[in-house]
Amino acid sequence: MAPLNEEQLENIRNERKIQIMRAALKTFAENGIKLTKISLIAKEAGISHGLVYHYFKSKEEVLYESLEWAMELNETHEYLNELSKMSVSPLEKVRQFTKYALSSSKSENSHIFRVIQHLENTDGIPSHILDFTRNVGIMYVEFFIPIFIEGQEAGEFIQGDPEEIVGLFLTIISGVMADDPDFWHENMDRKIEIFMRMITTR
Amino acid sequence: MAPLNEEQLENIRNERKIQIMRAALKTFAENGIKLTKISLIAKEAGISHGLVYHYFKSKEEVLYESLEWAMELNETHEYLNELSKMSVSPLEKVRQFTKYALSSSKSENSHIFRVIQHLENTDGIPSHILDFTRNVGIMYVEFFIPIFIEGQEAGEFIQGDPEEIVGLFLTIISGVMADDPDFWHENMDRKIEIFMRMITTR
Amino acid sequence: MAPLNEEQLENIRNERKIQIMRAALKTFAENGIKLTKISLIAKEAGISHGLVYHYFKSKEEVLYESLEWAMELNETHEYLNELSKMSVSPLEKVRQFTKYALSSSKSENSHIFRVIQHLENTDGIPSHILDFTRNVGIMYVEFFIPIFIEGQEAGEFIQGDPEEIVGLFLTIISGVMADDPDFWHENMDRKIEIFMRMITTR
Amino acid sequence: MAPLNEEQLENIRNERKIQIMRAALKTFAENGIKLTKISLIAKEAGISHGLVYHYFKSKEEVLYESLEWAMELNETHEYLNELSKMSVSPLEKVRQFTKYALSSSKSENSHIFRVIQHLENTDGIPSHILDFTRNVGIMYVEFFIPIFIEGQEAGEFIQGDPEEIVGLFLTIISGVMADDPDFWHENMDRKIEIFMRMITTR
DNA sequence: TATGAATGAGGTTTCATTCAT
DNA sequence: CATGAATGAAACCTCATTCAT
Repeated sequence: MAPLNEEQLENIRNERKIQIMRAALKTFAENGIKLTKISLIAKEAGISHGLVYHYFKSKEEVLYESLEWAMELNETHEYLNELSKMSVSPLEKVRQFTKYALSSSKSENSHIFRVIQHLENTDGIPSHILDFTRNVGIMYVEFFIPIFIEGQEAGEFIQGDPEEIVGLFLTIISGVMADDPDFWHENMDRKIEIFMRMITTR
Repeated sequence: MAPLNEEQLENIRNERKIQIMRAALKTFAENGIKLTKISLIAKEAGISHGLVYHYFKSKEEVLYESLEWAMELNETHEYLNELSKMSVSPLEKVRQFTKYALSSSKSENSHIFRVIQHLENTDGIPSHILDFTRNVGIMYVEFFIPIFIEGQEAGEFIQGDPEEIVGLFLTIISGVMADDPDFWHENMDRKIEIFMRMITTR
Repeated sequence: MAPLNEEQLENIRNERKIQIMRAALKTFAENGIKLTKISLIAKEAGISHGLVYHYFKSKEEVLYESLEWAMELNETHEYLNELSKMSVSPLEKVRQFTKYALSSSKSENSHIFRVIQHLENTDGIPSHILDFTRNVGIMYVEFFIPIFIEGQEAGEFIQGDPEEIVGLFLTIISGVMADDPDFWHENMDRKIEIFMRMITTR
Repeated sequence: MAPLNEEQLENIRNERKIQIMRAALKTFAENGIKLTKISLIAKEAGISHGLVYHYFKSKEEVLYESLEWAMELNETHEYLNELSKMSVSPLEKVRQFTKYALSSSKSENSHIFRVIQHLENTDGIPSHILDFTRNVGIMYVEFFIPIFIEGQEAGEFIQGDPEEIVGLFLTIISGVMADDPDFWHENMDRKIEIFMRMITTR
């Protein structure tokens, strides 16, 4: 029988890699970097541990590629894009984002945030990975700074160094996302309203 | 030399246990449950790793006894006691507590919080321990509820279900404590002021 | 297209086997038995690793069949044949052979010697293979004995039991071949002259 | 009961390390670097594999320290020392050394030479180890150069670049040592006499 | 016939736990 | 009570071998 053609192989390969990366992100998010065993990732992906090494050189590479992949496809990017185009007030934009972040905090989408959170508390992570994730954080900060400035000018947000305020706000959100995700599902709107008071005037 | 009497031996034994538990809490707090090695605890305590097993049956038992011990003597209790007796406004009490919590987040005192945080993200913790730690949380909530009610009556705090608001506030604090402790040391007062806006009226 | 007939298929099959065996010998020679990975042989042969298992049952079988094949067609046989027919002195014959052996020690031709060398230092090789390779050694000894006797009669070679002297000479040559092959390329003629002094009269 | 005192511990530690290094050298010599499994070393030393890691950080460190240790205590050093002080002819010195080298080729003493031989044919050996072993080789060459020069002046040895001749001689000896050690035990004196002819005049 | 995806045994290394002293 | 030597289970990773296509 003829071997599979290049396209079919490419499909299998991609599917498998994604299958593994999805499982990896989930497992890294739940267990932290060091505690995630390759065997767990493999079990989560429904494959043998050996196959993980067919597609990735090492656990480290699984982590790194999974992060890259998740960043690329992370809906949050799209979401930020849409958000920046919406014709609503800066206040509303931030409120929407907060809701989005906290409501997704149990979904696949949030795994990457939790993994990044873990990364920062873990020793011995290669610097190229740390650089990568730090850039992600910086990207968020830079996305929100103009929105905050606009909000300050409109009198919606408190005064002060926008970078500092945005940093504080995102730090707290990410700290909270890593925490118990169920907490936020009950009465979410009310909770978010309280949360937002930190940065809103009025 | 006369042999030590029963009581003296018991004292020495207790001293040692405390020495180990103190070291254990610190190490568990910094590294998480699974990543904490007995040898690290022993080194932190300045003893041999073998000795740990004279006083505790297993790593798990070190963890549980350390938690129990820390809860019993946690200064935070004392601090809460003092706080409740202070003749300052509810707002000021909460501000003080917030500052205390965040500024201690690198001190011995905060270890227990971080360990509890770790516990909740770790599988296979026996339920009696989890119950135990959950009670800690409930205790805090119950401590602050009357203070919040008082503050609401004085018009200092926002209106709403006090239990819910206190829960939200403490959840965010604990999420934030598990995060990078250094973040809070810079400009702490300003950051706390922003943080407090969540619950204060204007 | 008409299907290939039985003979053509057999030819293709043989071509492939030879292609694999040639690659295997080289790889075994360079890396030793246990350290040679099937994937390396496959890469050297320019095929997929899976295909190796169509032609051979196991890595072991690749080794054995490769050895047998190489022995059958080893150019050295031809070379020895030519050598025996040359009308030069025994001394010159041995010198030529020595040069041939050492200069080929990086060529395909020498792979089999190096593999045999490896075999002798490897545990768990089935005895029929070991017998087989030992016979190779004996064959060489027997080839050279008459030449040495002739040389001794001509006063070119030192006196003594020819079998012992030939054994010694070949042992040293084979020990030396397994060593760094580059060493011999520099100043080869001078080195060989020194080497030959062992057995020549002055 | 009181713990062992420092001296007793030191004794145990040293004994164990030596026990492991002795086993390691033997195993490395017999199987090569890559093929030597820690479990084999442990079995040869009669201990558990875990204990090897109590005394050495890694397989690599076992190798390196074993080599260092073997070099330090290698009788060959002493032997060379004695040799240099003997009042015999250079020819006799070299003959003695040859005999010593070949007769020890199955003893513990020779393991180090075989290990070094393996090292040179193995990829991925850290350069500090290679440097170390190369220095060993250079040391031997430098030891023998003056003896050869003296021998040349006395007309005992063949003329030519002493460094080259010594290099050739030692290369052949080491190649031969790595080979079948039993071969040399029979009729050793006669074989050595033939071997020596390479470099002697007369 | 040919490919490479998939598996799992086996090797290295770490570390909780036991135990002789 | 105290030490650290010793063990072995379990994690990472490699690679011979099988198998669907």
